[in-house]
Amino acid sequence: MSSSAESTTRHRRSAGFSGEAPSRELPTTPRGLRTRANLIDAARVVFERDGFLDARLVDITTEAGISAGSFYTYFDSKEEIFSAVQAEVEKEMLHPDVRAVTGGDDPVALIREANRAYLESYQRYAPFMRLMEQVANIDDNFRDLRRKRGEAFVERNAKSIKQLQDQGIATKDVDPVLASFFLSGMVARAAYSRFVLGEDWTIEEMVDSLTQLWANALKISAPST
Amino acid sequence: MSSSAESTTRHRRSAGFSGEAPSRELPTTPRGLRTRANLIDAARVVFERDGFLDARLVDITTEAGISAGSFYTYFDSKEEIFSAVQAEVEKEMLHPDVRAVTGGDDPVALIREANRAYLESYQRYAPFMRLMEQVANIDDNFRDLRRKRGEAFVERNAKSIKQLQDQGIATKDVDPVLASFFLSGMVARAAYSRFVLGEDWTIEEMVDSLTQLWANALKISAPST
Amino acid sequence: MSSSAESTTRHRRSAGFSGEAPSRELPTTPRGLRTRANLIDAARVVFERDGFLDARLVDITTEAGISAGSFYTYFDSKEEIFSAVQAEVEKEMLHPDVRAVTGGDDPVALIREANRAYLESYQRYAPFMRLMEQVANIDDNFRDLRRKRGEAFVERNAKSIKQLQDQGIATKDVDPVLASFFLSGMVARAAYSRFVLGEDWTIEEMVDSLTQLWANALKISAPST
Amino acid sequence: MSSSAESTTRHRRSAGFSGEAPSRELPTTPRGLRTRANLIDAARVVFERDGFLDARLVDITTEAGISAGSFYTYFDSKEEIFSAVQAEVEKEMLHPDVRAVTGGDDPVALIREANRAYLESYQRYAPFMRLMEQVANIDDNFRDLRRKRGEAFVERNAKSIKQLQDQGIATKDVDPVLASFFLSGMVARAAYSRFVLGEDWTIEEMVDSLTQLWANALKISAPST
DNA sequence: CATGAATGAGTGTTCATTCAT
DNA sequence: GATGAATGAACACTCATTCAT
Repeated sequence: MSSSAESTTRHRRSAGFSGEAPSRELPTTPRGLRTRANLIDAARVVFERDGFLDARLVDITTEAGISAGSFYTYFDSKEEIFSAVQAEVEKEMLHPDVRAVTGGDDPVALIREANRAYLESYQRYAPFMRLMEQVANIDDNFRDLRRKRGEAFVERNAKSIKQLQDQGIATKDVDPVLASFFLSGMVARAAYSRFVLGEDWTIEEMVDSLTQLWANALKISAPST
Repeated sequence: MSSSAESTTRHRRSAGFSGEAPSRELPTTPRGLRTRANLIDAARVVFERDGFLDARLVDITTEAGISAGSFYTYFDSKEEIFSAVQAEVEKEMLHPDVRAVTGGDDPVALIREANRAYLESYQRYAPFMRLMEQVANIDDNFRDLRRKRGEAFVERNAKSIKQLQDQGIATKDVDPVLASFFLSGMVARAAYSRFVLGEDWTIEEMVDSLTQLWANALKISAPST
Repeated sequence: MSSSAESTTRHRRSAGFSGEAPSRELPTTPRGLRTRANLIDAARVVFERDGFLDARLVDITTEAGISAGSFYTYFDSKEEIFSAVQAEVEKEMLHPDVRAVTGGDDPVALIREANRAYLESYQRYAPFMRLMEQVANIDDNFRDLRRKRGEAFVERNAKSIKQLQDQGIATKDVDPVLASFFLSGMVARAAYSRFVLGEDWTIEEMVDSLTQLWANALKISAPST
Repeated sequence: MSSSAESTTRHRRSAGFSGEAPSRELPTTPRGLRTRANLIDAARVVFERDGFLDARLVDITTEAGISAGSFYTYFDSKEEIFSAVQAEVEKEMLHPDVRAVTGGDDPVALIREANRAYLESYQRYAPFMRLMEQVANIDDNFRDLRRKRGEAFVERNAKSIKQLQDQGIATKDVDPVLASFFLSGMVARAAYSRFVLGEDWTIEEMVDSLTQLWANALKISAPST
């Protein structure tokens, strides 16, 4: 991210983050695929290092070891490759270690594990998360995209909360959807504060506190016998 | 904020947000003071409309009804006038309605009022808040500035929580500082989601839910006899 | 003089160094005269410190303790006040210590004293001389002005040489005018090298060498009995 | 050089003349090399015509037949291309006619040839020399660079003088290094006066006078049998 | 006369994007 | 396909000079 003391100029002339379509078929040759992959890796490095705005396409192509002009063989704009980076990282974030959250049926333990998993993931992807935060506040379309994605997560949590309520484990005095949204937001913001803003908490104390607050907020008790 | 489909150019060449200093004495003549004030008002309009990055100095001076060159009679850079705008808005945000939060000694009522006040203020200043969010994610120095300011708020809340704990009204199973931080963050993020991202909740349901969650999280009960 | 690492912009919009005329009558009131004098002093300070190009009128008026606009009550342009500075310094350079060069009738001693006087004067006015050198290489009219002035000096020296030649003291194998020009130039350049470029010679060794070279060049001998 | 009556604006924003480094690799393609060469040629034309300060990059690129932005493909600043011009001209100045100065062992003839060669070269490169003089008085770094280069020349001459002294051909009453410096300076200044300031001497009379003065100054006689 | 705010022409510089080779 | 040179729109910024008060 640019230290504010730097002196830079930023340009933007392209199409922006379009709502959906991959907008371009993948290259056919293995070589092309490899170059495209290199480009994405390079873009991630540069974006995470310089931020979206200060990242120059030239830096990305240089990092990828190709010429400036070749960029357009694979992507149409900075926004488009950013989307590709994002897709790539999100794929990576899900892939391997969605270890089935252990904990059996202790709901607090489940929440704890979910919180820990979230924080650890955030930590691992901190530069990327910071980047996402930046872009979301720069570009409206991207902001919407992100919001839409968040919804899924919130809804899943809402369902869990509803279940706990139905089971008599969680209080019914909160709306499950809003509670999910707000409590998830609390954790997300805590992660942002810790890993982007640099608050100095240990993950352990964060997990403890957040879990406690979350459990209290839902008044989670041992399931009624 | 720019729709991402637009085609714009962004410049940044100046010194960035310096930690503090007003960095330039005020003009002495009434005319100068008036022009400076116009400039700040104009800047606020343009910043809130176009975002920090897309705001051009010439738009600001035009909006203020002065020539481009005159900008530098009052400010050295876009960053500097942004700081002035920020100072101005923050002054405005505090001024009138620091209505002593009513509610007597009912702690939940107090929390409710605080939450409502926060949300209403956020709503009133939504374009500005959105702007702040953007700048904070663009400029490191500014991010730090903002974080420092947040601390005060969190600490105040932490003190209240501690008090409630000492009075036996709130649970002692959470650290008051972390709880304050995380719960404040929850509210802040809810406001952001509502007024910047555009979730469609009524303020009333937000206040209800957030207050309930907050109260639950602290296990606030009627004061012991 | 600007270190080349600085970043500046220079403007020039005025009339330049006009060949002659003082182009403006002096102020009538004592106060006006005083302000004008302050302005000239201030200009000298700023010019010598920053060079002609980097000197800003604002710096000059600030240094003089008056407002920017008042400058034009006294001068029409940067060039004009520069001319005034130049006139002032030249007046000063001549005034007090044109001590009749001692040395009786020993021509070498006379040359030595002239050289020493020149070097000492150059040293005393080194910042100004440096400034003159700069301006002369920037502005054609000024260059001519200066050349014209040099002529007088050269002619005087030429006359002396002619005299020595007529007295049989100096060789007749050199043209007195050219010899005067070239030898004077030699001394002038030596002074420039020493006091502007920073060669590290003592004045004493400079005087010795220059005098010796000068005397040799003219083959000055004891006057023929 | 600008007539002082003109109305111009001068900018300077870049890094200045850095001590040495070529600071940028040459383009690889023939086309690139050609454009770079065009740019240098164009810059020389514009610099020599307008002076360093009044030369605008856009004039240079126009003269070179390329767009303004392309300048930065090859150079970072006006200073940098100036250095390239300088290097180019200096290369050119040395190339063809380093004719071994004829004259056999007559030291005066040698000096005469050296003087003539210097003057003729100065004449051929008069616009460039004028330019050099201007830049040297504007930019400190460049001034130093130039001084350093002069040293080599002076030292070579000093060695010759020392030799003549050792052979009993030149007087020992002058320090060879200072004599070299001062006499070289005399010639250089004469050239400047003639070709930049416009004194109207023929080269022939200059050579005659300068050589005579130089020889006299060193009291050069026929080598002691 | 003094003040100091206002003016505005003028140019360097960036970099996403295009295109001839 | 790849290359890398060329393009050109876009803005910040300076400061001599003017002028209303």
